[in-house]
Parts: sequence; C-alpha cells; structure tokens
Amino acid sequence: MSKINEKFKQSIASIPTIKSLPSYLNLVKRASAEGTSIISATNIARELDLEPIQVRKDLAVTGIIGKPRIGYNVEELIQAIQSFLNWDVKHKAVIVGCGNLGSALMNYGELKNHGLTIVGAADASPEKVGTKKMGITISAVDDLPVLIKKTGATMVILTVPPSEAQSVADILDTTDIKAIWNFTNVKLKISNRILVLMEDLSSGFAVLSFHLPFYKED
Amino acid sequence: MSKINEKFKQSIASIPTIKSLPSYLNLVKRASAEGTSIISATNIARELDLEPIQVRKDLAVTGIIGKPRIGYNVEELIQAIQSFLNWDVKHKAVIVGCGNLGSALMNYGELKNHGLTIVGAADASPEKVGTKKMGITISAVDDLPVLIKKTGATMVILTVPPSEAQSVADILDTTDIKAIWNFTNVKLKISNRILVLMEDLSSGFAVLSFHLPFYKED
DNA sequence: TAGATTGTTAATCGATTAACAATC
DNA sequence: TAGATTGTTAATCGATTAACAATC
Repeated sequence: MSKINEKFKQSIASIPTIKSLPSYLNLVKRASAEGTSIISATNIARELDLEPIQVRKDLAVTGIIGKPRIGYNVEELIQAIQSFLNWDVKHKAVIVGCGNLGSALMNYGELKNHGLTIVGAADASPEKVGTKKMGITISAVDDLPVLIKKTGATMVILTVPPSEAQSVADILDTTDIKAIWNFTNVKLKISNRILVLMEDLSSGFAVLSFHLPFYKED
Repeated sequence: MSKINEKFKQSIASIPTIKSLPSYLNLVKRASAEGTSIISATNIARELDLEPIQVRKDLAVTGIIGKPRIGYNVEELIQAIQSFLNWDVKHKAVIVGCGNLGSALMNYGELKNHGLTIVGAADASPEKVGTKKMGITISAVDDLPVLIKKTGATMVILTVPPSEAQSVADILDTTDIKAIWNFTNVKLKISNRILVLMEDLSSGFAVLSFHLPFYKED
C-alpha cells in the first residue's frame, strides 16, 4: 500500500471513531425497528453514556448531515454508517482453523448482517478435512490457494493455534487475499499489501483483570 | 467505585498500554522458552514492529527495571507483566450463554493461562439446562445468584443473544460479581459498582472492512 | 419567536515521540 | 574504554472537549 493511501485513509477517521460506529449503528437500527424516524446526537449520547459532542464528531465522518434543532434522519444515518464501513457490500471470507472459535465465527449472526459471508473453511488436522461444519466443507490448509481462487474470497479469518499461524500466513502470502482477521496472538510476518488486523481476546481480558482490584472494595 | 480510585487507576496506565502488554508477554515467554534470559526493548520493538521508546514506556508501567546497555531480565519481565495485569491470580468466571461463542471461550487455552477459570455456566434454553458442555453442567439463568454464591465467581462472561442481555444483567446486579465481560453489543444498564468491559467483535470487523478498499489496488 | 441542536473553529488534554544524561 | 540501552524530561502530535454562530 502506498504512503499516500496510508495518509489519506488516516485523515478520514481515527480508529477509536471507526470502532465506535458499530455501537451507533446498533442503537439507531433499534430505534428504527421501534418506528423512530429522527434521532439526535444528544439522545444517542444519553443512551450510550457518551458526550453529545463526541457523538456529533464521530457521526460527522460518515458524511451524514443533521438538521439543527431536529437531529438526524434515522434511515439516512443507518445508510451512512453502513456505507462508510463498507457494510453494504459482501465480503467473502475463508475461515482457517475450525476449532471452537472458528466454528463460532462461522455463523455469528451479527457479522453476517454486516456483509461477512463465509465461503469456505480449512483446517490442518486430516480427520477434519472433508467433513462439514455449519454446512461448509472443510478443506486442507495446503489447498487454501485453490479454495481462495475458486471462491474469490478477499479475507481470511485466522483461528488456528499459535504454532500454526505463521505457516498459514506464508501460504496466504501467495494468494490474492486482501486482509487477515488474526485471532491468534502471533505477529504475522507477511507482505504489507495484506492488511492484518489483530483481534487478541487477551487484550480485552487484560483491561478487565487489571481494573478488577479497583472495584473490589466499595 | 470512588472517584479517587478512578483517578488513581487511570494515572497508572493508559488503556492502549494495558492492551499492548499481552503481546509483550507473549513474545517474552516465547524468548524464555527458547532459553533467552535477557531481552532489550530494541529487540522487542523489532519483533513487534513498534518503536523502542514505545516499548520502554509501556513496560515501565509494570515497574520493571532494566539495565542500560543490557536490557531486561526475561523472567523478571514475565513476572512483572503478569503481576501488573493480575494474571498471577485465579479469576473465577461463570459463562452465561452456551452457544458457539460461549462454548469456545469455555476452554480457550490462552485465557486459562492468564488465570481465567470457568467455574460455571448458564443458559436460557430449558433443553440445555442440566446438560454438560466442556465438562461443565449448565444451570438455568434464574439460578445464577445461587451459582455465583456457591462458586464464588467474581466475573461473568456474557455471550447471550442481544435480546437477553439486559435481563441477565438485571439478575447479575443482585449478585456479588465484580465484572462482566460483555460479548453482546448491548450497552448494559447496571450499577456502576460492576465493571463492564465491552468486547464487540463488530468493532474489529469495522476497522477491517473500512480499510479494505485502501488495499484494493497496488 | 424562543430554544434546542447542528457543524465548525478553537482550546485542552493526554498519548506518542524525541532528546539526552546516566550507566553498564 | 566505547557504544548501546535505559529511564527521564521535554516536545510534538492527535484526539477529545469546549465554545459558539448558524438554523430549523
């Protein structure tokens, strides 16, 4: 990826802002389901325990235009967030590593609603290859290049044991995938044309267990 | 929790720093397993693709003291990080919601290594109650107060469907648990003596799918 | 109209990065 | 000793918050 793209991309929205958008979308969708057609930043802020100015700033990146004194059109806002996050298009993904976590992600409803479509799966253990999980036939890891080409997958969800992570990454480096959603705690060595997003559950747990003692006595 | 605690806690370490510590720990443990006894911030930075100054600042919060020109003692560093994150003590947790994700977390090895011990499980669907999953008998959601008291659990991992999240939170509010690791996308209304950590996989996916187009052509 | 809310511009705050003396 | 690395203090950068004119 070029440096110019890097700069451009960063100028649009900060990571915290991008991470906050799904919770806004979630809330606004709920409001829509309840028949609400207009919602204000003040309102959203109250529901999510945030400051109104924070909400306005975050929503602004999506290009949504609100009406002073009124707020935002609920349907427009839903479209704006979904479009900004590219959640209005399909993302074909292959899951590598069909253990408990991989299987859980295979039919995680919330992600399906955001364009994620699982088009294939692979696992290293020979006894799993050929069997089906959640309706998807499991391929061998060595067949990943073929599987990815055949399905046109642009993304891999990596849920293998840490010991296998890098060897899978080496194989993926030979394919045309654009991104890896990395649920292992291994920092992958891979060409930087592939976007790697770390999703380390330990990080979340660290925040939790670090803060726990401060909640012990009161 | 008192305001004083809040301030104190925040002054120790920022969230980004806390979130980065597990990856340091992971790397340093690997080095230890390979027989390395000393490691420098420069070295860690190179492995994790960070700046040395960032690594030094992050590690400093744990209280570790390095030797100029040498680096950090690997074993000391492991202890310092684990102790700082309270990963050297057991955290008893009950999993509420025994779907795919809940089951996956029940025996997620990495978290076990960090002190997380699953001491119970509960689910809303009557046909699951009484059955076992990963060796743990599933209780009814209404029996959570009893289960928590009996097991001495201090933490709940919430992996129920969004529609059930708040009603479970209402029950948990009557118990002595200190924290909820919330894997639903619902902002829980609960007394603030309970620490709630949102773990929304959609946030990670948002970062991924937003950046994807910038990696399309190069 | 009066008042609430938006979007923009400015100020503040905190995290990241830089510089450098201390030191093994 | 010379040189690499630490920890501290200062500078920079970016995100959050505040202020306020515009406006429905």
